[in-house]
Amino acid sequence: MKKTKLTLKDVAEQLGVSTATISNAFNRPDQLSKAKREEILAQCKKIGYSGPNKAAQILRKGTSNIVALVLADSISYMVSDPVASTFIKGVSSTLQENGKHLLLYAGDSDSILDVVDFVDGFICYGQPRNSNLVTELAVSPKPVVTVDFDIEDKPSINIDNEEAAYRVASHALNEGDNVAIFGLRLIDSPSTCRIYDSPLIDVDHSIAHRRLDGYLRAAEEKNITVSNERIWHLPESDRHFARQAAKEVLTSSPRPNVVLCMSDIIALELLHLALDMGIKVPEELKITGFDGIEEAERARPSLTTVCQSSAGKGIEASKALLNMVSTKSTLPFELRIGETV
Amino acid sequence: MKKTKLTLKDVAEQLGVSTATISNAFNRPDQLSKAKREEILAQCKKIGYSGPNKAAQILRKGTSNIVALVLADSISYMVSDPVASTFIKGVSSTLQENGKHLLLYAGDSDSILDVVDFVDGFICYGQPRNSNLVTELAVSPKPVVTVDFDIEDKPSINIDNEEAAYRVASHALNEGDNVAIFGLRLIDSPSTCRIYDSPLIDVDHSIAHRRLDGYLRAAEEKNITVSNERIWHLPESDRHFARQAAKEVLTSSPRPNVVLCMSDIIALELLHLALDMGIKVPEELKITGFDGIEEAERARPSLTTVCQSSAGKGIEASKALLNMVSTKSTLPFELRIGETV
DNA sequence: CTGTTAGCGCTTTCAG
DNA sequence: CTGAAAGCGCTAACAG
Repeated sequence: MKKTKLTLKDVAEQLGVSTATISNAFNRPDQLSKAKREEILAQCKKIGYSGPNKAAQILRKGTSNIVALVLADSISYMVSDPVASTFIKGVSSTLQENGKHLLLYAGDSDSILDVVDFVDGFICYGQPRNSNLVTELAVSPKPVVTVDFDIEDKPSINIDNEEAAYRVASHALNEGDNVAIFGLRLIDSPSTCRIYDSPLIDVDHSIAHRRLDGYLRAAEEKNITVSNERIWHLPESDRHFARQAAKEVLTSSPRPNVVLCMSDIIALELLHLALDMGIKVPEELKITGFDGIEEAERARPSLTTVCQSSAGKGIEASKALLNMVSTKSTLPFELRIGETV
Repeated sequence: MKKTKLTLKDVAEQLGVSTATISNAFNRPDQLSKAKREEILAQCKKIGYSGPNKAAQILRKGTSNIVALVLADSISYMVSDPVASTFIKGVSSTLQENGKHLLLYAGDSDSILDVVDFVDGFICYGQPRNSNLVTELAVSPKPVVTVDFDIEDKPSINIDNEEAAYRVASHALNEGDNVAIFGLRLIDSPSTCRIYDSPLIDVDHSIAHRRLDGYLRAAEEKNITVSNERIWHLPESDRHFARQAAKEVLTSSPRPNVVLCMSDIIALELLHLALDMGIKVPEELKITGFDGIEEAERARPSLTTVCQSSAGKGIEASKALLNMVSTKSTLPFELRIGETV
């Protein structure tokens, strides 16, 4: 049983060399002979010194190998969302390959100030619920990469949401259709509701509004108008919110024959409720999703949706951060034609 | 634009007080007058000093407010598993409430040595795939709480797996039944297979073997014997592995009329395949699960299973770590009778 | 209530 | 290739 934790200095004394030598043995192999290095490492192992203290290294070097992943919402919510968790997968595998650690950071936290001093950088997935974080990230001295939204001058990973929404809607819509839209975070409300004339939020920046633009452009081309009382706002991509909206839309009269949904989760919930009510899909009701999750493919009828690679986004975001890339990049998407249209 | 990052010392000089005063203003409100404190804080805000550098605090205080959650497997895998992600939810919400940060750590990493110096403690969820981590955690100077497995002398959170398995099996089994078991990590194999006479792993410690004991005790009471060729090993609770096992068991002859599954995910996959094959559940095939995930309740027929609160485990584990509790605790479980038995 | 000071454990010039 | 020494930025005694 060792009395107290060994320090580099102790070890240097015991081995009769200078502290620099020990430090170099661990951190800069080129600074000393291979033989000496190996001997030192062996000695250290024997006496139970496992290398320089990381906390001290963080202070001294100014790097920690820790990357903070800032989520849009609370960790609780994001971790069980299939799209977000696939993104996290992409990030975590890339970070792990590069010897970085992953710190999960909630988007509803007050501030990033309590980690900014020791993390090596931030990946920010979606606009954080607390907009203060955006302000802080914008002026952070540490590298920042955003995903699915932008901060001026910071690198970002996106898809072309307007175009993707346009494409899936174009595929779904025919002249004369009666269209409803299930949107995400379009207005500032914690519950499911139609947007009517509520003030829209983040119109210029949010992906939800880009998608809405795409839907409406497609509709316009088919001479379809979609009034605001046909547009639902859901605060999150969550089955419970979706269920409410689904009930409302399916019991509304006249009932729409197309519902364009901004996520697969909410599209699937609508699909299930419709089937339970005996509504024929796609004959009486066409549904489109967004994201391309596995469950959408397995559903019967399978969902027509926009596939984006969430894992790919995670990988690209991590690489961008690690390589200090500083450009905004747009990833491809793909239409997946299913049976719901 | 500030030239360079302000330090506490700079600030002390600028405000004409000592460094200790600044430090106390941020960390120990009781050490100076309220008025002075507020004034200092206001001044700091004005000149753009947001508080003591965290990296330096970590070194100096020896605490970081970072808790490492060591997962059994790779982060990628765990994050999309509903049971694990519910656990993570419980942990993350509790940590967040207590101002702690969550570092996700993969159970297939080489070592915890690269974080042990700066994290405040470890929560270890399931036996890490790399057993070296267990050894390291066992001698870690930092607090450790284990969940769903034990390390001698360290606090832990568990349920009584043997009893839970016994109870659900007892409910399912009738004399004369032909029983198969879908187990998890029973032997050392990366693929789905029957265990036959392969050497079992971690017989004394793994929850899988505790559950197996419970199943077999229930079977014995009904005069049923379950031979090793009726016991499948799945390397993970994953639908793809389950699908293979399900195919094997449903095409085996004579086909079992009861399958006891060690997780809901694999039970549900079996259920779906059986229904696709036109096998009547529960008339021709009874199925039990384990965990009590939401999807098991929604399935038709709904799954008979053991409910355990994964979120609850996460909360308890976090509390145990934060309060330095040092006892092993056993959480309750509940039988949920569904329609598959 | 305030100021001085000795480190926390390490890395990295810079001379030798 | 090695050793001495100056901090990284802060906190907690301790003395005033």
